Amino acid sequence: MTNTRSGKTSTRRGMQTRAVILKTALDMFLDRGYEETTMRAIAERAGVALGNAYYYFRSKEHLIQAFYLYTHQEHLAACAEILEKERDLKARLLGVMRKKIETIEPYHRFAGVLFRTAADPKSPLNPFSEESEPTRQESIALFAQAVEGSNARVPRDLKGELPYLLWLYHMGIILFWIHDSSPGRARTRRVVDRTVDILARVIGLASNPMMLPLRKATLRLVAELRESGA
Amino acid sequence: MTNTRSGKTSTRRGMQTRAVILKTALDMFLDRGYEETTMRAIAERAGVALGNAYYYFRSKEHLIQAFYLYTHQEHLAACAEILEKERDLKARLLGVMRKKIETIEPYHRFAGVLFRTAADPKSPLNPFSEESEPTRQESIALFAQAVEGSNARVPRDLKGELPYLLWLYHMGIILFWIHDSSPGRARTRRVVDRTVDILARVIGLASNPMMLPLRKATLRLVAELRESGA
DNA sequence: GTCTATAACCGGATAGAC
DNA sequence: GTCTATCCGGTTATAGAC
Repeated sequence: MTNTRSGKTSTRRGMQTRAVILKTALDMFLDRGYEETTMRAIAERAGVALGNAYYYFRSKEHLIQAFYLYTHQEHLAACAEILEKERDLKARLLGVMRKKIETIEPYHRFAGVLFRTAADPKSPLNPFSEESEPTRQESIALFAQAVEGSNARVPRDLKGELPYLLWLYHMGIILFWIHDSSPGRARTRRVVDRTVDILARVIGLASNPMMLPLRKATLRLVAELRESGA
Repeated sequence: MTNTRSGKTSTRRGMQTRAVILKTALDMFLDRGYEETTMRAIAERAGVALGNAYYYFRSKEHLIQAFYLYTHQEHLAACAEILEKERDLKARLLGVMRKKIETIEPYHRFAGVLFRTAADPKSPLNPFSEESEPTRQESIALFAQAVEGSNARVPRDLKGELPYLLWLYHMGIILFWIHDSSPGRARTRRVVDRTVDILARVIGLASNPMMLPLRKATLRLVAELRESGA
């Protein structure tokens, strides 16, 4: 989802104005928080009229959408090295997850707002929405890469669904992170360490023939989840 | 948390007025939705001044708090029969979960708002908050009852944590339900059926000595989760 | 302590002229 | 594409009555 604008913005000047508004908004959000930053203040500091800000961004929340994309790109870059060097699945997952929470840490103070919008099924910003599809797919692709590039033995049927499952798992971690007020988000880090450990164990067990019914049941569930688009 | 009022309301007449405002508000929310119902309209229809509504309810959101308690009580009552008759753990869980989604179904149209506020870590309405502790404990107790009254063999160490884990699971289902726009919430029902099946299998496997390390790892995680109050 | 009435504030969102 | 003026509704303030 690279497109958060209301109308068609094709001219060079339009792009420029749009970019200025966005940068100003994100700066101010980081500086003083989301609620405390009014659209009027953003417009004023960006040197445009209030109505013009709304010309480019349908609502205040739409300004957030750019944030998702931004942190995702940062996360991608941060993961590149470990995904290239490390072959052990558990280590790869741990690396990806640690980088994730490091990447988003600076934005923790307005995490609440993020999730408030994310939880609203009517919001186009929610991670399950159609409008979020492209970003979601990119994010799932990252987990696919983490699985593919590893030397882990994963049953074929599970392997296909694993990236999606890991993405869901990572959304859960983010939910925890949002509610985590411990210093330096120490608790989230411990939870990541422990859950990745558990995931690695479960994936290891999944090949066991004894687990076949459970694995099949789980895959049926996943099919159901994906089909519903949620 | 039964108390959502701003000041002390001790007189009979005060209680009366409070109740009228609340009932009017919930009626109107159901009838035309949350966003569409203005505080001015609630006050007018309840026959009180706008200021008076704010005298009893600190904010519009506080009117929602009563809703949680209300549906929880309904759910409790709806579960009583099955919990009394049925002894099989899987059947008990399935019963409890099905009743849950039946109970909240009428409110699906403003579920988005509910969870928008509920997801905000700063909101006293969020299910992990200190202010929600009493309701949360009651809800966990229901799952404890479902486990205790069953004839399932559950390892002792897991048995203590299971109610909390099930409560977490049930929150996840509610999150899915919110995003579920399928007719009659058919998808949520299928997901409940499948997940309860999986849960029952996992609980069954948990006694297997082969699972000991995994079980221990999971219990350490749960301890971490609870300690952090989230 | 309970309640009314009225006015005002504030900030997100929109309309419509240029 | 950009502006100004305006709407709208949550929330607050005030002043006073039972």
